[in-house]
Amino acid sequence: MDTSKQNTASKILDALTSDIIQGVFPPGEKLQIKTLKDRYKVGTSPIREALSQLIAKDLVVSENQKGFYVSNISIDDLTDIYQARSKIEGLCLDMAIKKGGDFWESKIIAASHLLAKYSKSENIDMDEWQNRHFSFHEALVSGCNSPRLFQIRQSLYEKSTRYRNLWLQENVTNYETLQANQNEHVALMVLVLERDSITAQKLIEAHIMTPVEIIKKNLP
Amino acid sequence: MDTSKQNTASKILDALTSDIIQGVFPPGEKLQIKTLKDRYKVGTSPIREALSQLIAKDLVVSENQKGFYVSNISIDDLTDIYQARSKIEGLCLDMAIKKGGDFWESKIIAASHLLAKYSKSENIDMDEWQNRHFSFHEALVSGCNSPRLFQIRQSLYEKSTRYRNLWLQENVTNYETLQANQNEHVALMVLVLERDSITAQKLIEAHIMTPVEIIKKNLP
DNA sequence: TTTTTCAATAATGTCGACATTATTAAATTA
DNA sequence: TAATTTAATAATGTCGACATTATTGAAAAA
Repeated sequence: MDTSKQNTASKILDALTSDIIQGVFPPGEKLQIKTLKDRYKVGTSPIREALSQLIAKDLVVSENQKGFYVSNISIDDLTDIYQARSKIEGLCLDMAIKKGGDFWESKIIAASHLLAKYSKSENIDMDEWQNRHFSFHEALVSGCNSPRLFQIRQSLYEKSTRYRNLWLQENVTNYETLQANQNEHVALMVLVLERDSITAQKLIEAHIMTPVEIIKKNLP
Repeated sequence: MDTSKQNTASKILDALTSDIIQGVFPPGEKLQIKTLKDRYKVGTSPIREALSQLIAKDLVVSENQKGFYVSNISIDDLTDIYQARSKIEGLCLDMAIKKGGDFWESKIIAASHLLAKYSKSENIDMDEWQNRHFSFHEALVSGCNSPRLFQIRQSLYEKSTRYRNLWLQENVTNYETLQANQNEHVALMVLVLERDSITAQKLIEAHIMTPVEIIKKNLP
């Protein structure tokens, strides 16, 4: 996206979203208007507009006349988000298996190859692995063909990001975990190409729930 | 909710949401800042904050330096929203059937009674019928126990409102349609209480998709 | 007449000032 | 000392002014 065509409010939204997800502003932290104005060097309006949208994204909460705060994280919230994610992903996958054509299959095979190759390499860069991992899962559900469900999926993925960072480190550095994870990806691809919707759905739901236990241990 | 404790932006958000859903501002209409300021008698900031949140709700779209517009409606969008709704509702119902207890069962029976009684009455007020209908469906899924999925369900329901109004009139005035609709409600309750998750899920998905064809005919 | 240019107009988006409300700290009372 | 009231401080939320950008329409050129 060309940021030069964005207005200030949109740029601030992106910056704030990133800063919250990356933990620059940790959960529960007060987001003081003045502080944000100084940090991003802009006026009141764009800040408040961005915060308004972050409320809709559940990354920020506010109370009248008491200001804005970064949403809290909790084990309950973690579980709920991942549960919802796994169910939605299962739904999208089921629809994709029923609707997807040749082009969809080829996208999966291509993405799977990129992920498998990188997962076997010596020094794994977390960002690069995450990109390929993301692309693989996107390829799987890309045949689903429902803008709204995709949007919901995307939104839940974003919401899980603050938690996911607690898992990624372990998954990428621990050989056993990564290998088990990778085996599931291969199994998923096979099931999907065989159009075994029911088993694939079960597997992907379990696959997405896997990080939950690991994250729970690492939560403050 | 006590509106006196809301700030101006929140009040404007509620008013605008309602005005868009009720068709005061029809799909595609330009939402000029000045016009809105005059209409609601407030300054620029609350208007823009409300519009920001409406963008996140998909009720408004905007382009930089070109202003805000009410989102368009279309047959594709209608179908997608209802499809997503039916799948999510099925998901919630499935989870509710697996998790729900005695209290949940009793809520369903109570809500079903209220709806059945009113559906048989002579002069049906659309708002009242809609309230009871809404409560019944909410009771069905209330055992689901996932805040996020509920939020998604709620959000999709809101998004479908602009379309639903095109169906309600017909459903409430046409005896045949209402009767068929009511039969499905009873069947749903029976299946749910029997904990027949698979059949119940299929039925509720079909039940939610029913209005789509009727709405299609009435769409401009 | 049609197209292009350019000025006039209107709308958006941003800012800082101000009024309102909450929070803090000091002073008073029990 | 502890609790309560009151004053001082700080933050939020709203407004209208202003700069920037888009749109419109008239004038000039093809």
